[in-house]
Amino acid sequence: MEIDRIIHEPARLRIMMILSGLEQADFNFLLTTLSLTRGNLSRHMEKLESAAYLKVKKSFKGKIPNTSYQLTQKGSKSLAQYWENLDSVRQLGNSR
Amino acid sequence: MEIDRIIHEPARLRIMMILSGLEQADFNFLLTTLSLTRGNLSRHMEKLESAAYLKVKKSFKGKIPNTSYQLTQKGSKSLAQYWENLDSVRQLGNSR
DNA sequence: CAAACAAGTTTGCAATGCAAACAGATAATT
DNA sequence: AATTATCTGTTTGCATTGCAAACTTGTTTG
Repeated sequence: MEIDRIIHEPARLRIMMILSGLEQADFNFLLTTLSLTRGNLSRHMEKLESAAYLKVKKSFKGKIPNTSYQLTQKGSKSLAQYWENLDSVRQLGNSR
Repeated sequence: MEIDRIIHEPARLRIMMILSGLEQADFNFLLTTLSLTRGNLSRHMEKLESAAYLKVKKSFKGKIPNTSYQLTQKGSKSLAQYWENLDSVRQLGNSR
């Protein structure tokens, strides 16, 4: 029932939501969509990856490296659970 | 359109939601309801107060001090705005 | 070949959440 | 009446972490 802080961080929450609707997205797409610095995006992705919420696919588009991300099943589940938990926090207001 | 980090912190979000449904609540009520340590609750309330999201009423119940909290209008508005913003983040998934 | 560009990663700092220590007052115990 | 425990909060110290800037590795352009 605890809020998952890995997901809860606003930038990462947006990342997770975008990935949940896109099957896969690469570094630059996320970068421009979210307007983060490259450094911060990198750190966030690293964190999500080390939680096994997404998997990374490194390849080359022509000669330039391309890093692409995809939600794992664990990531999807955790994201769904996150929203459930948040909804239940939202219900706390209905005690009046 | 940015997520308000003062509210976003899980403990404080719960506090705000409880207060939004109760007109007022005192320190011990929040303490037992949220199961935080007194120290942490104190810090969170201080933060919310310094953002003017709630106002503090210190009194005595008999001889023992009692600290009671109440959402301000600014607090209510910010909380409503917070949920709006979060809802719009939630919509990010619907790009597929 | 040197300078600019591209894609990420690593580093350093400032902010902050959390637990433990502290404070100040009242109530209970011996 | 002195010490011990309780109650209500506040302050302090540390470990984590988000963010910006610097760095790295490689590629393109003049």
